[in-house]
Amino acid sequence: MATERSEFTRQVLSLVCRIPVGRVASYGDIAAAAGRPRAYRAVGNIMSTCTRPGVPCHRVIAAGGRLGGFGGNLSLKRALLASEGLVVTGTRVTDWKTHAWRPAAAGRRTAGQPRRSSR
DNA sequence: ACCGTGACGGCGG
DNA sequence: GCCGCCGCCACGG
Repeated sequence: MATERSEFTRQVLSLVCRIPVGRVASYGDIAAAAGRPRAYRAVGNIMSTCTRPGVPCHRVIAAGGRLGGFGGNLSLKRALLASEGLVVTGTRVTDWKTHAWRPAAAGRRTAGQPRRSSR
């Protein structure tokens, strides 16, 4: 399993681990927080490669509130998100902005107030 | 070192 | 709203 290869990978996993319950973050946000806002592609790869417990990867969704992927078990991802209080409809999270987590706020204060991403 | 891969993002149709 | 194309980056072989 090999521990985390690069620092980038390590950082990404760390951030995902810091995502509180009931909150969701997009790959782009994680990538940006990891220091590579353009590496959202790699972030997805890291997730699929690191599929390991302890990492709430199901809280990581695509931009626009799309579910993204989950190794083929997308239904599980939907169930988990819905179970955490999120409203998931089909392949999309309707209130993703209401539960949008700010990685930049990780380490900072609460900053957990529902807030739309600045995009 | 090169190429291909992939749980993406944004725009256009 | 959904589907498709292009562009992006890091990782593995």
